[in-house]
Amino acid sequence: MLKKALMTMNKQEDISTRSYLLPNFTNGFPGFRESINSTTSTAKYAMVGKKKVMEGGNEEEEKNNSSVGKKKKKKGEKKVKRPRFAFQTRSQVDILDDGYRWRKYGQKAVKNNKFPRSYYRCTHQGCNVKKQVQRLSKDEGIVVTTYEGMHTHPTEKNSDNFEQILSQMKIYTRS
DNA sequence: CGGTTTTGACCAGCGC
DNA sequence: GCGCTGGTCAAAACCG
Repeated sequence: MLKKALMTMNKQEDISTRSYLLPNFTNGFPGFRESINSTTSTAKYAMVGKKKVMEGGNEEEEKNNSSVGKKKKKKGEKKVKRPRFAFQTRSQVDILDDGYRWRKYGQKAVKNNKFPRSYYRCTHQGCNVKKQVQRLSKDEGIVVTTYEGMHTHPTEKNSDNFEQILSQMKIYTRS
């Protein structure tokens, strides 16, 4: 179902203003692994403070703001280079099945497009691959998918067609 | 019942 | 320094 998609990837301006081409993707990927260390990511879930949720008794909102750490997991500066690559597909559905399992963690409306952008994360433990999906307002049939990071685990399903296609389409990365 | 989606708030970067 | 914008969090709702 995804093979009919992703055959229209021209107009690279729409993906990103400063994006440049990567030679080949599946064969290459020289140093892409990059080990997005997951040591600090677990700590963020410990806190509960925050501030919303008043709904009546708001006496204890935001009990401890210390080290909220909700985002910006990086205490060091490890995340400087995160490989990301984007491509456009033409399909009716936003989520194209690439063989991995994704969990949606956000959705945001961006400025120029009237369609919101969706944020997904790979559900595999320790795999910090993210992707974001956005469909263009000018052309409703076009869906821009941006991957970020590399998977550290094999695919669950047999979707080797997808990698075939990936190898011969243009990949754009942005730094 | 457990995992996923929904959805508003929070936050950091950047531009002004 | 302030306000806008994009990215993330997390609690509740949702769904199998």
